[in-house]
Amino acid sequence: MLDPKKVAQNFDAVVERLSTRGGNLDFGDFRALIAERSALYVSLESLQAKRNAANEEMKRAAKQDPAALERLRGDLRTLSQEIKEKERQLAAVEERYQAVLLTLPNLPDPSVPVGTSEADNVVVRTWGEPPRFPFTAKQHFEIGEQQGLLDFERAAKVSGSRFVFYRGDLARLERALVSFMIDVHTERGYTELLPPYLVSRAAMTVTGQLPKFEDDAFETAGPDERFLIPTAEVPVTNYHADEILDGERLPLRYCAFSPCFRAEAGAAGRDTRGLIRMHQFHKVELVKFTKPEQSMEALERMVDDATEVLRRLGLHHRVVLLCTADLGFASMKTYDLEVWLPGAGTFREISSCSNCGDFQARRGMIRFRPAPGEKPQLCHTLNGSGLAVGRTLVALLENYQREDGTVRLPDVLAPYMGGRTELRSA
RNA sequence: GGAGAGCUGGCCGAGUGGUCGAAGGCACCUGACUCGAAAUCAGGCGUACCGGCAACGGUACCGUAGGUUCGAAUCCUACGCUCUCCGCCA
Repeated sequence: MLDPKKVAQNFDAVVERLSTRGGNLDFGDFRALIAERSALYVSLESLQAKRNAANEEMKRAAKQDPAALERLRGDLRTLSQEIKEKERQLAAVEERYQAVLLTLPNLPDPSVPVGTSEADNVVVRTWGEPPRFPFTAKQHFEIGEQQGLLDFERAAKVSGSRFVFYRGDLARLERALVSFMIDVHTERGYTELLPPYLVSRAAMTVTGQLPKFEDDAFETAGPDERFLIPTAEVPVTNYHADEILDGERLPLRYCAFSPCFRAEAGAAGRDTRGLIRMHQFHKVELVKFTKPEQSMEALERMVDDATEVLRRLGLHHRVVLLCTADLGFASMKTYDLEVWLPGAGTFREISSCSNCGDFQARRGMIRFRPAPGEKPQLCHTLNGSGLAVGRTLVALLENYQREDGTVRLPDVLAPYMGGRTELRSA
C-alpha cells in the first residue's frame, strides 16, 4: 500500500509515476474520497467531543440532580443517533477509500528504467557461456520423457493439465536441488523456515496477491477460507506482521522451501509443454526485512545470493533489470535472473528478486524500532527466488544433456545424489 | 469434534458501566549519585488521525465485528485465536 498521506499531497505526481507501469490505473473517485473522508472525520470528532463533554455533566447530575438527568438524557439520545449516522457514513467512505488504496501498485524506484514492455528491460550482466553441442540440443521434456523420468500423461489423467509426475533419479534430483539450495543460503547467513502452505486472506492481502489477483490463486473449499500459497514469500513476509522488530537486529534474512500453487489464469495456451509453467512447483524463497536505507544494497546482495546457486551449478545466465512496465504489483525494483536453455534456445526466468520498500510493511504493519526509546518505523521487505527448483532442473537437463539422451550432473550435487554423477533412466 | 479457561500498552499484569488511555512491575530514555559501572533515587516513556510554528488541545484504539446504554475495557451476541482436559488422527 502506498502512503495515503503522500498520495493525497502529491496526487498528480503519483498518478504520473504509476502510469509508467502501463496497464489501466483505476483511481475511481479517489480524489473526492480523500476530501469527503477527512471532512467526515472532522465533523464526527467534534460531535464526539460534544458527547464526551455532555457525559461529564451526566456523571455529576447522576449524583446531584436526578431530575436534570432525565432531561439531559433526552438530548443526548439525539446526539448519539447523530453520531451513529455519521459513523455509518464514514465507514462507507472509508471502505471505498481503502478499496482503492489496496489496488494501487507500488511506485517504481527512480533507478528503474521507464519502459512499455519487457523489451525495455535492461541486461545488467551475463555470466558464463552457452554450452556447445555437436548435435541438436533437445528440450527438457523430450529428454525427460524419453528417459522415463517425467510423466505428463499420467499426471493429466490424475490431476489435469499443468501437472507432472517425476520418476526415479529425476524425483531425487528435485529433492537434491532443494537441499543444495537451502544449504547454500544458510551457509550465507539466511535462517531456514518451513512455512505453512495454506494462508489466510489477510496474509495474501499483505503481500499484494489480493484483492487484485484473486483469479491467480487457489482457494480451499472447506468452511474456513484459506489460499494455497503461490510462493513462500506470502507466509514468510507475514511471519513478522504486526510486530515491532529490534532495529539492531536488522536486516533479518530467511530462506524457505515450499511448493507453490498458481492458477495461471491468464496464461492459457502459453508454455503448455514441459515443466516451465505448472500449477504446482517447488521453490526456495529468500525474504529480507531491512531498514529503509539498507534495502537497495540488500537487493543487490540478494541477487548475488541467488546467482551463487547458478554459478555453483555452472549454468550460463544473465541478470536483467526490469523496466517499469514489467514490475510486479508490490515491487519498486526487480531483477530477474534468466538461465540459458540450449534446447529451447532462449533465456528463461529462473528467479525474480524484488525490493518492495514499505509497500507490504504498511499493509502488514511490519515495523522496527531504530533505537531504544525511538518511534517505530515501517521496515522494507524484499523477496527473491533462490531458485525456482523445477526450472533449475530444466536447465540442468538441457545444459548437461548428451547425444544419447543421458544427462551428466554437476559435481556439487553428488553429495545430495548418493554420489551419483549422472541421471539413469527409469 | 466435545467441555472448560482466557485474550488489556514493547513484555508481564490489575481493572466496581461514568473518577480509565487504563494501577503496578519489567524493559527503555533523561537526570542525580559514581573515576566509570552496578545498585539506588527523581522524572519521562503506546499507536494513529485532526488542529497548531510550538507548548499543547481534540478524537479513536483494551482480540475482531455487531448490539444494549446518555455513557462500555467492564453487560449481551457472533466470530477469531491461545491454553487445559476428552475423543480422533499422521
